[in-house]
Amino acid sequence: MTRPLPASPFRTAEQKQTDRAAKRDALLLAAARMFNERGFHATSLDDVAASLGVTKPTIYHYLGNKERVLIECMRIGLVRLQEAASAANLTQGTGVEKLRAFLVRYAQVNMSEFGQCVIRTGDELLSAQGLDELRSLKRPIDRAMRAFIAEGMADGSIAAGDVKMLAFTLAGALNWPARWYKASGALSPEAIAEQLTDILARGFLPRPS
Amino acid sequence: MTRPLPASPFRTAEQKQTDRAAKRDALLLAAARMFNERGFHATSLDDVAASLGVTKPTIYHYLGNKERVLIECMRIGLVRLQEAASAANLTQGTGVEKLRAFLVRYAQVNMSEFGQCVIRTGDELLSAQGLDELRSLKRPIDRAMRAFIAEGMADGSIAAGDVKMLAFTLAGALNWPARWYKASGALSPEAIAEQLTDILARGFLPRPS
DNA sequence: CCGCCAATTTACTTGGCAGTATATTGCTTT
DNA sequence: AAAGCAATATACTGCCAAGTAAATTGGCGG
Repeated sequence: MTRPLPASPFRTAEQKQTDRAAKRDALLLAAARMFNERGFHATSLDDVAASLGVTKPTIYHYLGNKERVLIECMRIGLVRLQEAASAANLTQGTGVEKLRAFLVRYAQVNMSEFGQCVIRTGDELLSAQGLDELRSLKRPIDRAMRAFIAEGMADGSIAAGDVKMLAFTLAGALNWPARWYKASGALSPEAIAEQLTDILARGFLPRPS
Repeated sequence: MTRPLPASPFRTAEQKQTDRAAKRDALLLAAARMFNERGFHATSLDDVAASLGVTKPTIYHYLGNKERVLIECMRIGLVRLQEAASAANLTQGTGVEKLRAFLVRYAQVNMSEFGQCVIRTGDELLSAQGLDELRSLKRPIDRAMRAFIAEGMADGSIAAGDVKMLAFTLAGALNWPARWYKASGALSPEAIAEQLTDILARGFLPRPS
């Protein structure tokens, strides 16, 4: 670890930019937690601000309006999902290996604060523009999942079938924990993600050993 | 068909009860549709009433308050799910046969108006009592699903594993269509339900045969 | 040292909607 | 016919929360 320099009270422009980003992130995290706990409409920006010891106009200073707060929370979750897709794509192996790597990470992200926001937020809460914006973030993730599936079907590592319907099934099963997962539970997100993925891979019918 | 009697303007007590129930149901259906389309908070009871050509106090007359409207919508969905469980239980056959019958119906109900309400309504929208009330309707449904699974594992028609985790997986995958299904789509709810269930049964890994 | 911009506050405006008070009409029961 | 109840309307109250205006402070560039 690099030893911290004797702290100077004079921050560079870069430091200030970082500070600003840190504050913004803190606001988003606080907001995401409250949105998940109480729902978007039931969370007032006054409450979010108060939970960090500041006041509402501060939020408006950093984020502009309430919908922006929600969208930025979702964006963070969606970026993580996109990263999961990119990472899985680097795995070299058959389609099913990529798919599994992706699904496990996908499920984990959905149990994180920002991931939960993505899942729990219904389309009806957003304006038309907000919806567009998010759709263009969601689309590549969905496409990635389908690409992994298609690749697996092509190389024989995944059972032949309807790509889209399989994607819906997998997404549904792995989105759902966003609704019930609590950090206080016995199982870790990693464990849950592994188990769900395994069940989806094998199906509930017995397999000849 | 019994020929309708020459309509009398004098309704019996029974007819009036039926009329009242029909009006109540119409209100609930209109409310469920709007809740699903725009979300609970974004739907005002003024709007719901107006969509049937009446005014808000009429809704209060039949249902008391807004939360009651939502709960009664959900109750209808949950009763249908309960019926699905009972029906599946009458099927005689192995655990897996009962489970499959249940799952297919379960998925279908979740795509109906009232079923969609059940899935789309987050816990955070309800008061503590409302939540209790609904939980006691949900519990037996969840128990039924787990019972089918356990029975199947016991008789060997379902692969051995963690009952609870399998139930979560299945429920998640079959709940999710409540979020994306639109009646205008190409596939019927029945077809979707069958396909999803099949994928869940067989898993995405190829099966020897 | 002066004026500007970032960050933040207090205090206000505004709109929407849940819920209610009260009136009206007409059927039913005594 | 009188009293009562079911069903419905109009018009109101009250609250909550989003968003905004204006003031304040302090660092920073010229």
